[in-house]
Amino acid sequence: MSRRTWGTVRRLRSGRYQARYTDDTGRQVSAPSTFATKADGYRWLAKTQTELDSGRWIDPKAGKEPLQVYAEHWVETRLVRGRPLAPRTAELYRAQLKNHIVPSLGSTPLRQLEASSVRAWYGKLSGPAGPGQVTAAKCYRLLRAICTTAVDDNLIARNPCSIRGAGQERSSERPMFTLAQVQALVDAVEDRWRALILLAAWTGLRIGELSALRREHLDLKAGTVSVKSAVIDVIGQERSYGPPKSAAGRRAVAIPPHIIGDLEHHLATYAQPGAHGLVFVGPKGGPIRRNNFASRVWAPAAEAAGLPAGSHLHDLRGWGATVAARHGATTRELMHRLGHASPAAALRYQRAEQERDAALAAAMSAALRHSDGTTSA
DNA sequence: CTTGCGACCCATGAGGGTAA
DNA sequence: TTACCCTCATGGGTCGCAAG
Repeated sequence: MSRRTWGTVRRLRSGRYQARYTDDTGRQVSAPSTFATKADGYRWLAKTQTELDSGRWIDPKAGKEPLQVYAEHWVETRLVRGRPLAPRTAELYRAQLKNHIVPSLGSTPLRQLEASSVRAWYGKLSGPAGPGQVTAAKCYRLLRAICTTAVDDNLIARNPCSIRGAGQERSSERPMFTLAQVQALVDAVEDRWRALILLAAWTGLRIGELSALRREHLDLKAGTVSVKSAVIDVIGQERSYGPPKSAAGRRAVAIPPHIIGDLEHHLATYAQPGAHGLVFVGPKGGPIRRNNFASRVWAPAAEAAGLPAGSHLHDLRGWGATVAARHGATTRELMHRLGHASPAAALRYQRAEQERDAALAAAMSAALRHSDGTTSA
């Protein structure tokens, strides 16, 4: 047994043992409690040295506050690249804490937060009674981020959020429409909304872009629609028309010629007058409100057209992108058409199309094998 | 009473930036 | 490259108000 070089253990008058070491500022630090045996004291020293070496020394007095208190303080003081959280993000985090994290874990002191209790919490949240996998993943990531800070602050030794893949979102498969369904939809809506549905399907414009569209943005001779602005609906603020967030959002999209006639009819009948006039307005001339449009125009039309339950206007965008991919659009062309700054989304549509093509080829081969009838019974 | 509308809320979908 | 964190848009619901 070699002699210890780091820290000492001494016997106190009471007969118990005290472990101490000198920290790098020269201050002598004692163990939070005494030990019954000398060996226990040395064990504590060894553990503490390991933790110090790996930068994970935990102040035994720290981490006693409930998770709720720490988490709320975290949201208030969190800095991202030197700046506080954006208002919307802070609001979202507070809602996630209040609704999904605090009810189960809020009263647990930070240092008592175990991986097992996090697992149990996440299991319930992502289960059938929970709000859904995507929300569960978001809440898990928030909790993990908070705990990462706590580890950095030496309040806890390890991050109890250690579930592999729990933070990854698996967004549900969106329904894919057939051409017949899209046509049925166009026929199902009132005449006033026909052009909007057509434009959404065949150009892939977002609802916010469509509702901000003005006459001057539609060039029916050239067959293009220019996306210059979008409606920004922020809770607690006036609705405003602003430029799309990214430069890629501003774009001119070619309109398939077969819907030009419908657009001409629409402009002549429903759009506000003047170059600045909004193209799509409600029966009383007001701009489109997303919520009302979804529940009062889209929902009944989607049902009448026999679209799968849970279909959204936004799915038309995916349909338009897939059709474009099917007709040979390059990644760059798809990005432009959809107003994406990164190729990731465009690649998804192309991949989906390739998979569909491969599945079709496989089905044809299978059908051929079957009709041969030569395989053994 | 019904209908249209707007404010607000929570849930979900999509994408950017970046450190590992 | 990719996982992670952050940001913001859309979806869909409730509620209250006011006009018809």
